[in-house]
Parts: sequence; C-alpha cells; structure tokens
Amino acid sequence: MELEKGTKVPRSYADACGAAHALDLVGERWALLVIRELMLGPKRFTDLRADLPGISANVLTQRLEGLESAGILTRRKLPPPVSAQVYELTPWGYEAEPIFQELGRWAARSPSHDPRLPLSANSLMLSFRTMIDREKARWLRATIGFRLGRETFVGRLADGDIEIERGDPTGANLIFTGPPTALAAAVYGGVPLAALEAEGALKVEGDRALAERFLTLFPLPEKVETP
Amino acid sequence: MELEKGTKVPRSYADACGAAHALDLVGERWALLVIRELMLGPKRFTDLRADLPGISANVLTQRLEGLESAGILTRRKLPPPVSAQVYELTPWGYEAEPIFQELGRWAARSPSHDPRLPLSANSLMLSFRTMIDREKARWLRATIGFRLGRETFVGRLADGDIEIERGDPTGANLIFTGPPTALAAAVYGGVPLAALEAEGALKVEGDRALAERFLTLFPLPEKVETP
DNA sequence: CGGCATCCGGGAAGATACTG
DNA sequence: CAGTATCTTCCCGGATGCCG
Repeated sequence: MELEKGTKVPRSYADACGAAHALDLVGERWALLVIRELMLGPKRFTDLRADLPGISANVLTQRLEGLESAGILTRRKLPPPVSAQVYELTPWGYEAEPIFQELGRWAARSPSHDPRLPLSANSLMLSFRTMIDREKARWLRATIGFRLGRETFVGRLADGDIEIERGDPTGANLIFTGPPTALAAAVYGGVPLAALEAEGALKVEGDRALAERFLTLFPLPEKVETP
Repeated sequence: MELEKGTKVPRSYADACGAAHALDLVGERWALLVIRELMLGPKRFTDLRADLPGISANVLTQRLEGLESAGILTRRKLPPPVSAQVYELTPWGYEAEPIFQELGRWAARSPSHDPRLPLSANSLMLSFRTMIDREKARWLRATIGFRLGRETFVGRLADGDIEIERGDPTGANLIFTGPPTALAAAVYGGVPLAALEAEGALKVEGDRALAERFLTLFPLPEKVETP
C-alpha cells in the first residue's frame, strides 16, 4: 500500500515556550552561524560560504531558504553596477544579537572552549561588542580600524562602549591589519603585540599606546573548573 | 581495505567564536530544552521525558550523557529513603538562563509563534521571569502559588521583580491550580479568568484582585509584520 | 518503574561534481 | 559566481527488549 507523501512538514517542537519556538526557527545546524555572519551587514552566497568553513553549498542554500521564509532575512539584488545577489537580515533578524552575546558569554566559561581555533572577522567584531569591560573603557575615546582579510571595519570607542560598523578605516587613530586569528591571539590569547608583529602576522599602524590599551579591554570570564 | 573505526569524534564547528562553541555544547536537538526543564531544580529521567513530549528515551539518554560530559549537569543518587537518580544542573549550567530569556524574547516577536501550543510548567515559570514588566510590578509585593500538575511553585513579587522556586504554595496570597496551558491562556492568551474557571480549567484561590492584576504583568512584545 | 542497549526506517547533513 | 544534483554518512525518532 502506498500513501500520499504530501508536503514535508518541517520538524517542530510544537511547544509554546518562546525558546522552543526560537529553536524551531534557528535550531538547525549552521542556522545561527549564518545569522552571525550577516549581523554586521549583507553578504553574498560565496562570502558566506568562505566565512563559514565547513558548511556545504546545499546546506547553505537550505538555511537561507528557511531563514528567508521565517522572515529573518531577505534576498536582495544589488543595483546594476554591481548586480550581485546579497542576503540581508530583516530588522527583526538584527534583533537576534543578544542571543549571540548570551551564548558567547556563557560558552566562554566552558572548560573545553579553545580561543585559538579559527575565527571569522564577524565573530571577532561581535565579540568586542559582547566582551568589552565598560569600566575599563569608560574614559576612552578613539576610532580604531580593522583590516581583516576581505573585510574592513571601524570601531568607535566612547562612553565605555564600542560601536562597530563596516567601513573604511582610513584616518582612524589606530589600525590593525591581519587575519582575525592574529588579532584574537593578541586580545584573547595574551600573545604580545610585538611577537605578532615580528612574525608578520599583524600590522599595527597609528597610536601604539592605544593599541596596548585596547587589548586589555576584553577580559575573558573565569573558566569553570574540571576540564 | 578496512580502517579502524575508532571513537566517533563528535561533529564540531571548530570555531573559536563563543556562540559557535555554545552550539557545539548544546546545539543538538533537544539539548537546550533538557536544560530548560532542569532550570528550576533537579528531575529524574521519567519526569524529563514527561515534560518533553516528543523526545524519545534513547535521545534523552544521549543528551544527558553529552551534557554531563560537557560539565553542564551531573547525575546524582538521592539518599536511601527515595533512592532515585536525578539529574541536576551544575552552577555553570544554571548560568545558561539568560540564553533562554534572549531566545524567548526574540522568538515571541515571530509571526509564526503560537502561544496556544502545549507548554510545560517549567517553561511557564521561566517565562514569568523573562517577561515581567518591571514598571507595572514596581509596587507589588505578594506571594503567589502555582499548582501545575505534578509540580508546585512559589513566586515572590517584590521590587518589580519575580522570584520563582519550587515549593509548597500553602499560605500564599493567591494560588492558581490547573494545567500550565490554562494559566498561559490567561496570562498570554487574553482569555478571561472567569471563563477558565467556569469551564473548570483553572482554579483561583485567595486574592482575586491580585489575580487579575497579576495577569497584566507579562505583556507580549509586538509581533513583527507579515505572517 | 528507571535506565540503557539494539535494530530499523527516514531524513538531514556532508562531500563532491557539475551547470547557467 | 551562485547555486543544483547526486551520493554517502550520520543523526533522529520509534519500537522492542533486557536488567536492576
């Protein structure tokens, strides 16, 4: 006997709990990381793929479809000069940022967390927004540029907070140039700037004292015992 | 040619990003909901199963193993009079609560969120901690009891916040008795108390005016457009 | 009853190759 | 560049059965 296959009903927790519904929307593998990569602005398919090492093209396609139909992102065609397709979070999609902050803050205490693994430029920029020590940054006012591979960002320190946007770092008080992992090594791995510069992993231009100070603004929480 | 199968290495994002590591720890299906069910105190295997409709015994076993080896929960043998095994979050496990709050707050705006689906007692109690309007609750001071199926809780309203613990509601200013979905209908579904009482879905004992006021303390955020 | 092992079917994820 | 197509592998969910 053969039954009608019908339309595939996506697996759901069927639970009124908000967290459960969130998992229905973004609980599939890679979904949240796709959102993370779009958190600082739209990207195209190939860039998403490059920034999510390990994702395969078909899974990325499925996630983009799912997130689009959930209203979390939209696909947009850039005007003719560029004429490429990009994916962009909806306003509600951008509101997911606190989820990443809480996930990251919590997991940073994990005994098995290894900050020396590869890291995308986006992750590092978002981690600054999450981990900044507002007391230490209280009286700092500066503009800091980041050239991390294909992507460039500008960070503005003011009133104990840091704003980060994509943009041209030219003219910043300080500019870091290098792969995201090198800057992460300096900020989170305790590797001295001089060492990273000596081996050519990181370039620092502009206010060196500011650079040294910047590195201290993002303390990691204490790990929990028993690895 | 046959290769040694070896120990299965669990799939990982291999990403230094804290959020990605969090997903390595709790990103598998059901893992976060297991944690949610333990958020207000230890439970045994069978109660977890009952409170997570749809989970299968073997998946629950796997999740408990995984969460235990990640240091998120421990299994503990109760002393002889009871002599049952229970699962309890570690202190670090309890620190995951803000993750649920952000997930829930964000997903509550989803066009596809349906607050009338089934709901566990734990979810409802946690949602109160998440959704309370601190301004509205500012000058309320009261003790509220909840008898929701097998489980009972006591909530203490004070200084604009609500504390919720498992415990005996006897002597509270107000006691709700019924299935979690009935109370959820009153708080989030806008169903009048009188209607729920009339059909026997919910029992309200004690201060009725307090009950009516209590129901208004947890406004849902505005949904995003385009369902 | 509480917990775990085992087998099985279906579907999601991963790897690779290919196309407009 | 932006995705399909195909194949394989693994995970999830259900059922059953064992053992304390």
